[in-house]
Amino acid sequence: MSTIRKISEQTNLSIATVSKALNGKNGVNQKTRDMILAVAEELNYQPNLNARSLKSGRSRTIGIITEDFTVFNAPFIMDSMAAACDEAGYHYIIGNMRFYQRYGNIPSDEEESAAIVHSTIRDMLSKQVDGIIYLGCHSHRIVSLSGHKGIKFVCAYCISSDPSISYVTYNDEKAAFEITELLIKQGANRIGMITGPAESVHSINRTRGHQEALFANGIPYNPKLTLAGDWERDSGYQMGEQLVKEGVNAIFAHNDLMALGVLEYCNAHDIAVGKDLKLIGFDNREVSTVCRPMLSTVALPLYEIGQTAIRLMLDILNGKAPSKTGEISLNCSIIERESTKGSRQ
Amino acid sequence: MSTIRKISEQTNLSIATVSKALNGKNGVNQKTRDMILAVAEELNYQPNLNARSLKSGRSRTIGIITEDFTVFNAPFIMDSMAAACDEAGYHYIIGNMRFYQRYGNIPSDEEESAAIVHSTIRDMLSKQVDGIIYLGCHSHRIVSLSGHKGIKFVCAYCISSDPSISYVTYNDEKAAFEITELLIKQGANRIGMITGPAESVHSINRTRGHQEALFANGIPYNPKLTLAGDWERDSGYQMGEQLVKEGVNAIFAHNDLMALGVLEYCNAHDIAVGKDLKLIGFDNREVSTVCRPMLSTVALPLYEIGQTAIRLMLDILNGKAPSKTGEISLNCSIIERESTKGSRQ
DNA sequence: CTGATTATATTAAACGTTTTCCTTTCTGGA
DNA sequence: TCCAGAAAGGAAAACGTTTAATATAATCAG
Repeated sequence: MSTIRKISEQTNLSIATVSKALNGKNGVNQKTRDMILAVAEELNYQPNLNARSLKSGRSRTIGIITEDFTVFNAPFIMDSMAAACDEAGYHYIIGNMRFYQRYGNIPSDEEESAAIVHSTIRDMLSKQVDGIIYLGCHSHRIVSLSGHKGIKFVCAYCISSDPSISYVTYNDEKAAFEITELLIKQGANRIGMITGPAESVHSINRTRGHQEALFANGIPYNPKLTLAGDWERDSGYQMGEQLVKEGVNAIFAHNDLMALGVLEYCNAHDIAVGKDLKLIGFDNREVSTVCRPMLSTVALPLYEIGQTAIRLMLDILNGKAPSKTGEISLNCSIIERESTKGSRQ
Repeated sequence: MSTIRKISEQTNLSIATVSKALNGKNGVNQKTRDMILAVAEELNYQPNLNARSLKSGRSRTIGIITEDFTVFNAPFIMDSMAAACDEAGYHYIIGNMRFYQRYGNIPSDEEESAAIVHSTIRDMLSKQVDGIIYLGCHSHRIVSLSGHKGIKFVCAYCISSDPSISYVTYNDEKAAFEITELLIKQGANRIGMITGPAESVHSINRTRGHQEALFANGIPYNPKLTLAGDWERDSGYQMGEQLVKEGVNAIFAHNDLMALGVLEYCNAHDIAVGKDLKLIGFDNREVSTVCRPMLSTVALPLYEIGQTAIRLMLDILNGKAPSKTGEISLNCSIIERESTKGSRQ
């Protein structure tokens, strides 16, 4: 690996001059600069980022901590973060806590997960990142480690429960509101809802948006038409059956997998989804384009979340951060397909 | 951030002694060692990995270059690589070329993609990685950059066309052979096949395995029953229709999406998949568990590929590499579901 | 042809480690 | 009590940069 010193020897110039030329600083003649760059090119020089970071105290690197690479939305957010870093001339390091691969979910032992988060953060700091983005659903894990020590944090994809930490997430409530209004506009007046587990923040917010839309349209909220699933398809199937027996003419499932369960129940029982029953999911998972009728759903602003989180972090790193903590909630977009249009029937 | 120097001051010991204590080297009294460790703990010391790497010349870091984070199998392989690194006390850095996000595929311009690969490798080298793993389907992009410069390469998920580069991939041919035998055992004697594009290495190998199995079972290969799709569902639908009209009683689609297309055609035309027509896909994508009847398919050894690639790299880094280039081809596993069992009919 | 100014180049210290080599302090056998 | 040898600790150089402070060379107005 060729170093700045080799260039210096080759050109008979001092290391300092070479460094300045390479970094585009002034104080070096254009002619010599060109020469230096040519030699650098010839020697296939690339700077040792470790040395640079060591000396300058800044690594221009953002650490991204993920709960799990393999959670279905994570790669897309990671991707957009990577793109944003590239564009800004920053580097990124991704850490993987493997929560889902190891535990199937967040570790039930609070202390265990906190310890994992803690050691992951230590690891990032060892690598001299300038700031850390927590990417996942469970920001409360990180909170205890936040304020002290002056680490720059941003949460992405979740709300940070620590008021001193900025976050970028998406607006569940608004999406649920819009969905419900869409169903109402298409003539539904008896709308069932299948939520996730009661403790889920997402389900709580989506439920609120749903209720607000009902209220705004003069439809009384009937608690009987709201059932809790467990995010999995089978629960959708079961709850779908119950709701159908309650005589609903539309169902809003809090994710696509449960919506698919509903769809399956309907298909097996000659209920024309899209016509007799409007159905909408959440997440825009691949399966929603693959089932028949195709599922209407809500697409999360994954790309925007990644981009915004990085930009927020860059602002913080460059001292341009908003005086108050950034609380950014991006809009989802509704994707209408056959299950609310009924075009196939 | 506390440094080794702070510990040295706090303990009135030299930097050298502290370093030795921290790294478990001998030449330091147990009592002082304990004291040093206690102070380190108290100061929340974590070593500056950049400085360490700079001094020692080794970063204990493996660079992983992905064609795209969001390609459906990549996160799982990345995950298992991360796990293997963690276990070995190595770090990893993941680079994202964003081929699919940017181009929808590999850039058609060969030079363009080569340039991207090249600059990504340079970037990794700047970060002082000890070795680089190329994770993707298109190793030929990397070949030109390989031999010279003494960079340690391993290809994962693909065959390296450069004979000096070791690789870890999966055995398409064997999987196709086993699939075909499975179909034959279940009574199929007129087996259609839907391949990917003709130039795909995977399709070529799967086709070969298919043909070998036919031959081994005394069934003549009928070229009319092999059609090329484009990996997408719609092509599966169309080719499925043609094959059905050719009177096949089994279809092997080279991926799940195309198999799904076949399934959809069959469902729309009252052909009982699983009974009248055996159908099997490839990839074990989520959709294969979600359609009805559920798709039999082939699961790739994603976890094993990641683990093996890291281990291979570690062997190379530690000089334990096999004298000849490692060419590792891991076995896939067949997942039998309703579309070949016919349990629903 | 000065002297002052500016442009260009160099010196040297520093970043936080690791590691070699050296010095000091112990230990224990004679 | 001495001395050899081992154990414990320290000094200093080095890794590849960046960056102040400084020196040198070029330019130019008077």
